[in-house]
Amino acid sequence: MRLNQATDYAFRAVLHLAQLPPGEVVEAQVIAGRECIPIRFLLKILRLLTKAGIVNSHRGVGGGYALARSPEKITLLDVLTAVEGPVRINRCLVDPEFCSRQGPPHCAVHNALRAIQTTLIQQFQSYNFAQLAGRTSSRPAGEKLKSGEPATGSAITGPEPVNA
Amino acid sequence: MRLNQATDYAFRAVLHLAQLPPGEVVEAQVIAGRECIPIRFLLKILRLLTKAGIVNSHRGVGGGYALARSPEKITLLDVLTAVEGPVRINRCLVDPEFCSRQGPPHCAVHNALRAIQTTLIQQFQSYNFAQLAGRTSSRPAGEKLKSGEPATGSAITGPEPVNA
DNA sequence: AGAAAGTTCACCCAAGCAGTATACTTTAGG
DNA sequence: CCTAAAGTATACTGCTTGGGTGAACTTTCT
Repeated sequence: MRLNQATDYAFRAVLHLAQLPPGEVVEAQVIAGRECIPIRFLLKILRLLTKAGIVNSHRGVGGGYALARSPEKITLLDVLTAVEGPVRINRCLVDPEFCSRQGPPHCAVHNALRAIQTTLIQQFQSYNFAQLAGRTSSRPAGEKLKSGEPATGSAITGPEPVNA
Repeated sequence: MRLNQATDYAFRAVLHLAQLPPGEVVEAQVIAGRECIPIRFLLKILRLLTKAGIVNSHRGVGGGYALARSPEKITLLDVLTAVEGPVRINRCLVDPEFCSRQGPPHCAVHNALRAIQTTLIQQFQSYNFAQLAGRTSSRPAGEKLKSGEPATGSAITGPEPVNA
């Protein structure tokens, strides 16, 4: 139930690019150095992001990487699926082959898991990198937002850790 | 980003017990047979559930397993953490050792992940096995609930799959 | 031409997942 | 009290994934 290290690195690499002036190209070396990511591994991750159309790569001497579109059009979900593939909480949900309960169309547990997965995905989708790049750390706390708040952003605010 | 097979089996084993008359003891063999779970593997999982106080085991000839408390007091989260340990979406969130961004108290990405993890946990907590055992499959669809709805149940309803 | 960037492909080691094996303890019943 | 039917304990195995490295290549600027 956890996302892997490459995804975490990818988040921070994209965040790094999002904090730069738009269109700015920066070498992988610089990102690796500033974010403490092993360079070879970062390059591998950046290739995934390139293939997914999230960043553009520039080869040759003054080369490097830049965001392929504006940060508010890039969500955590975009980066997550670029690195790990589609989110699936349970293999059963996507591949009925694996479900040992063939009887009912889907058992109660799987309906629940499907619902959980759906909101999880929506959550990842609700964060974009313009938001994240905005305030470097802890949100202003006074943050009031009309509970309709559409379009680009507005994640459910869940500030304090709940357990463990 | 997925939960493992043992957890899925555990969910269905507990659901099986929840669908029986309260206090009924049933052998692992039977659960394994009906839910198509490899018996040895199921026994291993049942030991985890026993240690966590979710089921009680009865040894000897007429032995078997039964729920240790009433089904509405057992949530998906209980079973999940019994099998997999505490939910942590990102090792960074729990073990600052691993965070390469020591600079700010926590970077924007991690604040977002923390919030996502919190709602994820709440989601798993919002399903109990009395609910799940009740309607075998698809919820009644007309399901209206006051958006305050406390205590035992009431998950956020997220009916249709969102992508992939 | 050559240095500085990214690309490709292939490899490696460790950990976790899914499941199995063996030997044991407890309990009911004859 | 012996035995069979249940669960318990510990350890092992094969496989996949995660996390990362190596070496040789291509592109581009100067």
